[in-house]
Amino acid sequence: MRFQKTTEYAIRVMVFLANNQNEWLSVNHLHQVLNIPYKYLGRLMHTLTKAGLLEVNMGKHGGYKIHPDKQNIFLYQIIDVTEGLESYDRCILGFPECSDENPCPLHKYWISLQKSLKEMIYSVSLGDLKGLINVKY
Amino acid sequence: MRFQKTTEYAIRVMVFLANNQNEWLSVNHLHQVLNIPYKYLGRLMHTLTKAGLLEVNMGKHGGYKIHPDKQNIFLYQIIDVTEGLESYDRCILGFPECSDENPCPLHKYWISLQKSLKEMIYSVSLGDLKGLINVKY
DNA sequence: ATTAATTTCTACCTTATTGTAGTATATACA
DNA sequence: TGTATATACTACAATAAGGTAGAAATTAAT
Repeated sequence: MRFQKTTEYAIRVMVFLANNQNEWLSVNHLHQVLNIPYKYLGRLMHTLTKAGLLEVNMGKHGGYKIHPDKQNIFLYQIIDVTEGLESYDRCILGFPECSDENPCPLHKYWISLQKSLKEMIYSVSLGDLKGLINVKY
Repeated sequence: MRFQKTTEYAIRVMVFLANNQNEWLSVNHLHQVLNIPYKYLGRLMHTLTKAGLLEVNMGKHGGYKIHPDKQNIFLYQIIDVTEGLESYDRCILGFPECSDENPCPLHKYWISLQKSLKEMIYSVSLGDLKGLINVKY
C-alpha cells in the first residue's frame, strides 16, 4: 500500500520548488539536493511541465519553476500526472461492481479509509507545505 | 495508492476459503469462482501454504483449506505474506530519517492515515468477513 | 497396478516501472 | 558568432510484478 516511487519523487521536487518560487532550478541541482536519479528526474520534470504544473526555461541559466498560473497546487494534481487517480475510486479487492448496495467483503472497512485518503490529497496543497524543506533525502 | 494485485487475489481467496471451512477446494475451482489466473493462483496457494495459513491435500480430491491452527486470520497476516508490511511504517516521501522530531513535509498528514490503515489490517479478520461471499468477481 | 485428478516444481514470457545513455536543440553571454 | 550550460527527445537496459507452460510427484479410487 504505497505511492509509486515516481509520485514520491514528484511530490518531493514540487515541495522543493514551492519553497524556491523565484529561482530557475536546474535538473542537476534538484537531482543532487533531492537524491533523485538525474536522467529519470529530467523526464519527470518534462512530464510535469507538459501537464502545466511547471514553467521551463531552456538553455544556459535555465531550469524549472512552479508555473505562475498554478500558485497553489494540490497533491491530487501531482498524483494525477504521475500515476492517475483511478485507485482512489477503486474497490480494494478489485470487485468490479463494488458499491454500497453490492459490496465486496472489505467494502465497509475500506470506504472510510479511502475517503480519508482522498481528503488528504484534495485538501493538502504545496502552500500548506511551505517552509518544510529542512530535509536531507 | 493500492495493494498489489497479488494481495487482492490472496484476500479474495482467503475470504472464500473462510466461508467454506470444511471442504478441500481445488485451485481450478477457486480460479473459476474468483476469476484469478489458474497457474498464478496455484503458485499463490503454495506460498500461502508454506507461510502456514493454509493446509494442503495433494492428489485426487485434494485442494486447500484454512489451516486448522489458524482459525482467525487477520488481514495483516495475509498482506505480510504477499507484499510485506514495510510500507505501513515507511515515510510516504521516502525520507529515510522521517520521524515526529525530524518530519518530512507530509509527515503530519500521512501519520494519522497510516495509523488508520494499520488499524484496519490488524483488526479486521476473516471471521469479520464471514458470510460475505455473494460476490461475482 | 493403473488411471485420473490434483499439487509441486522449474522455467520462461509479458508488462509496467524505474533507471541510463547519447544526441539534438535552445538560450545566455562573452 | 562561438561556447558553455541547459532542456528535449529517442532509444534502450534493469528490475519487479504479473502471468503461462509443461513435466514430475502425490493421492484416491477402481
